[in-house]
Parts: sequence; C-alpha cells; structure tokens
Amino acid sequence: MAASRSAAVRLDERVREPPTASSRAFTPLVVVGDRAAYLHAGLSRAGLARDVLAAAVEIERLEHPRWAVPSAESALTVFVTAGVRVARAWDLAEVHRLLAGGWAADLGRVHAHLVGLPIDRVPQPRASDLFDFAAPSPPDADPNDPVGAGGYVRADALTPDWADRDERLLALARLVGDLAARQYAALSALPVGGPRAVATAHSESAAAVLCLELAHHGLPVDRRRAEHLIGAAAGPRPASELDAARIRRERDSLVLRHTPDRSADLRNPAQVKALLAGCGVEVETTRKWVLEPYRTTHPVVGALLDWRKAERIATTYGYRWLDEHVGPDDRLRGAWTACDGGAGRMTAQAGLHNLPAELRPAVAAAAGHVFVRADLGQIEPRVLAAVSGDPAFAAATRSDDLYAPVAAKLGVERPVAKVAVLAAMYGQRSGSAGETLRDLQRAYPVAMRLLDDAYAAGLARRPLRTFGGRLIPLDRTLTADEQAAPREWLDAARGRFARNAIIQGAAAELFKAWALTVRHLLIPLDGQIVLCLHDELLVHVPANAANTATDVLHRALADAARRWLGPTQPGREVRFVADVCVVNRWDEAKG
DNA sequence: GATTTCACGTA
DNA sequence: CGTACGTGAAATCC
Repeated sequence: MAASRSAAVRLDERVREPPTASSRAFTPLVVVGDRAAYLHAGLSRAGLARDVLAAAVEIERLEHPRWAVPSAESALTVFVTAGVRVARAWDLAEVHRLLAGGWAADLGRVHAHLVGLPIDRVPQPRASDLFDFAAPSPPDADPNDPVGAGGYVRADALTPDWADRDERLLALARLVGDLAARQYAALSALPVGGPRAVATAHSESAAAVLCLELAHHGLPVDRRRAEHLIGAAAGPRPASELDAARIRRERDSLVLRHTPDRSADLRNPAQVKALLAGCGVEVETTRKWVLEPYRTTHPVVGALLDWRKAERIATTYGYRWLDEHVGPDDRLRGAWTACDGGAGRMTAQAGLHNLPAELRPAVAAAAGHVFVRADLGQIEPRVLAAVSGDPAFAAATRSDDLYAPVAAKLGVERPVAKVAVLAAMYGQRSGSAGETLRDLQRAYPVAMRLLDDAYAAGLARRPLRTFGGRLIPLDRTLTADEQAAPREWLDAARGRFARNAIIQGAAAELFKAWALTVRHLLIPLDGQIVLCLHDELLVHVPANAANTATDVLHRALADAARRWLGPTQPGREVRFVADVCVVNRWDEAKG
C-alpha cells in the first residue's frame, strides 16, 4: 500500500471549486463502495475511499469541519473505527426525519421533499431496478448528474454501479452540500424556534455518530455471569437439538404436572386458553396481567407465569443471543438508531433496550474500569415545565422531588399528586382523578393548556412539532383495519399519542443533548458511553476517572439543559436533576 | 416466504 | 398511566 500517498492531502490532486453557500458552511462527504469524495474549503478531492478518507480523517483531526453526509452510517463509520471522534456533522437523513417526520429518509426522498416534488413518485431502487436500467436517459440529460430526468435523484445514485468515477462522486458531494444548505434554510424558517431547530439538527446528527460509536464499542459483559444467569433460568446449554427438546419438555412438565388429565402446547395461546378453561380459569386472553389475579385460583396459573419468564430467557436472551451478539472481546453489540419514527427516541437492537432486569448483573465493567450510571429524575414533568414555560410548574422543578411542592399546592398527599400529574400527561382526562385534575388545571394552567392543545391537534389530525422542531405527523392515512374501528376510539388514541409525543420527544431531545455533552467531556478521561436508555446513561471509564466522570455527568446536564432551553425569563428557570453513581455492575443500587 | 398476531421485556 | 420500541413463536396470508 502506498502509505505516504494515503495520508497526505496533495494539492495537485485537488480541483478548485466555485465558492457556494454550502461549501462554506459544510464539508460534504460521500462514500460509495470503494470510492469517496469530499468538498472542503473550496477544494475538492475524489478517488479511492482508502485515500480520500485518510485525508478526511486528517482534516477532522486538525479542523473539525461540519461533515455533511447522506447518513452518518454511510460516510462516517471509518472515523469511528479509526478512533477519531467526529465533532460536527450534518446527517441529511436525520435532519430529514426532524424536518419531515417519519423514518424513511433515503437521498431521493430528502431531495424531493426539499425541492417540492411529490414524494410518492421518488424512484425506488428495489423492484424497479430492471426498468430503471432499461429506460434510456434522454439525450440531453447529463450522464454524470445524480439528478436524473424528471428532476428526481436517480435510484442508483449511491450505488457503485452508477457512482463509478470521480466526477460522479464529486457531483454527489455537491448535491449533498446543496441539500444540507436547503435543510438549514428550511429549519431556520420554521415559525417556532428556528434557531433551536438548527441546534436540534446538529444534535441529531451527532447522535447518529454516537450510535455508530455505541455499536462499535459495545456493552461490556461478564460472559461467565451471563452463562450462569441463563443457566439458572433456562437450564444448561443444550448439547444437541435432541438435548434441547428434552430440556424444553422438562420445562413444560413443571406446568403440565398440575393438569395430569389434559395437555397443551404452552407456546400456543389458544391451547393455553383452553387448558386454563379446563381448570376453571376463564379468561379472554392469557396475558400476564390478566392471569396474575388467578394465581390463587389454580396452581397451574403461577406455574405458567413462571414458565413464561424462563421461556423468555431461553428463547430471546438465551445462549443463542449470547453467541450472536456478544463478541470474543466480551462486548454486547447491536445496531442503534438516533431516532425512532415517532417522537424521536433512540432505539437499539440485540436486546440492549429490553434486557430483563434479572440479566443485568451480567453487564459488568471491564478490569480496571467502572461504570458511572446516571439517570434523569422525573424527566417528563420537568420537560413539560420547560417546554410550556409554566412559571408555577417551573417553580416546582426547583425541588429535588417535583411532586412534593405540587402536592402541597393542591393540598393532597404526594401519591395523589403524582398520579394526577401522570394522568394529565398521558391518561384519559375524564377518569376518576377528575377533581385533582381540575385543581391541577387551576394551579398550572399554562402547562395543562399545552397538553390540551396537543390532544386537540391529535383529534384534528393537525401535525405538531416538538420543542426542538421535530415534526410529529398526525395525518397518517388509516389502514383498512383502522377504518373499521370506532371513530371515537381512534380519535382518543391519536390525541393521547400527540400529547405523549410532545413530552416524550422533547425529553429525547434533552437526553441526546446531555449524552452528546457527556461524550465530548469524556474524551480526555478515555471513557465512553456504552448504553443510552431513554433517561439513563451508562458510562465506562478507567477506575481512577470515576469521580471526574461523576462530575462530568452532572455538569453536562446543566450545560445541555441551558443550551437546549435557551435564554429563560427570570423566575422561570427549570431545574433538571440526575441520579449518578459509580458501580461495577449495571444492577447495583444507586449510591 | 412474507406478514400479522400474541406475548412481554425495557423506558 | 399512557406511549413507544425490539424480539421470537405461532398463525395466517398469498
């Protein structure tokens, strides 16, 4: 390999680009197969991905430009594997999700949305491949332009089939820079919180990079402890298919021994329902919370519920899961996304977001390291206070326990106040907590008004934006099944969804701002975020950095909240709190 | 073979 | 006290 060539940026290989708004603000970078191109400070470079990316990594080390990319995954993975923490990014896909709602965000959709072309006619690469390639381009179309005839981005623009030469890579980079500039303008022009929406775009883009880092680093696992916990719930590791069947039968027999005169496939809900009926337990469904009250009716119920728990470990979090997702370096790895298609929470695969509590002791810091575990306290009501600007509710956030001042103000016990606040944020407004809800309305009218307005927007199918600017689509066309459902039920469901989405979405925005601040401050400590769980961060640091990292988590929250909220009127400051502790295992109690 | 339903884990 | 997501097994659709 020509090592000297790959790292150095040679001026004679560059081509001067005309200065445009996009090239000043952004450094577009595209990677397609084994080729790549970027436009940086008016100079362009294209060629073998190995060489171009080595130069790009060098630029990142020196200058921290804002890399504009079709997606972080497509263009910035190499930075992550090289151990270089990308400081600034503009991820077209993430910004599109923010701007337009939903999750689909391929380059064709991003472009069509920004130039005002119908989304439903965006050329799709899948089944129509044969057609696309068969259809000859009009003679006047530029064969090196990723925007094809009809004004849409070619379906194959980001494939090695089309992007097989430097001038096409450069055209793609120019397109990416142009789209980033258009997104910037669109966010800036939003009627509510334009500058904040741009800040959210920066944050979401960085979150996409963090997702690559999370997938790369993985979550440290004590493999022997994991094997032990799985063994305790699901039995020993089966030596063969036959052995596995025997273990399953033994597990089943713990339930079926209670019904010697009848049998059933426990994995078949219909058969389980019939089995239970034969034992005098008549239920509509066999769900856990339906069966729970019948534990004392017949011993088979308790045995079945215990069986379900063990079966869950055996099937979903058993030896296969361990073998598939925990690497030879004892790290649990799964893919992460910076936002879901709804309110904007992060998602994770490989069970990282729904690991049963009983397996958490298996998540353990590596030798010489500790976890610093932090979770945001009462995040959703505090976020409600912040985004609504309710001065009275903001005053309540100054307490460590937000529900205490609320209870005092309403003249009720704390549990009553808590249920009322949660019911106002998520529940049916017409429930049994009616009187307390009316008191809540009087005490915190601004906050309650925000919730009511969101509910009304849901009913009216009027799209909303979160505090940070994310579009919450509420005008989705109904599926056939949904059209058959009662109208009032659907309306109420959409109202609840809307009310939840503005709170959950804003909380996700604050959480990401916090996480990214932590990520930045951890660099000198040689620490990493290894898990993000909606309101909880798990940070892995060398043991001697534990105290500093604890400070970092608190300080980052204050910084992130201040930046996220922007200037606040005196007397309306909202306080956010984090519970932070140093542990060796994830399940250990908070200090 | 792909999609839907049920069930349940997490926040 | 509601929403969301990911997962696996069985049922169902085509």
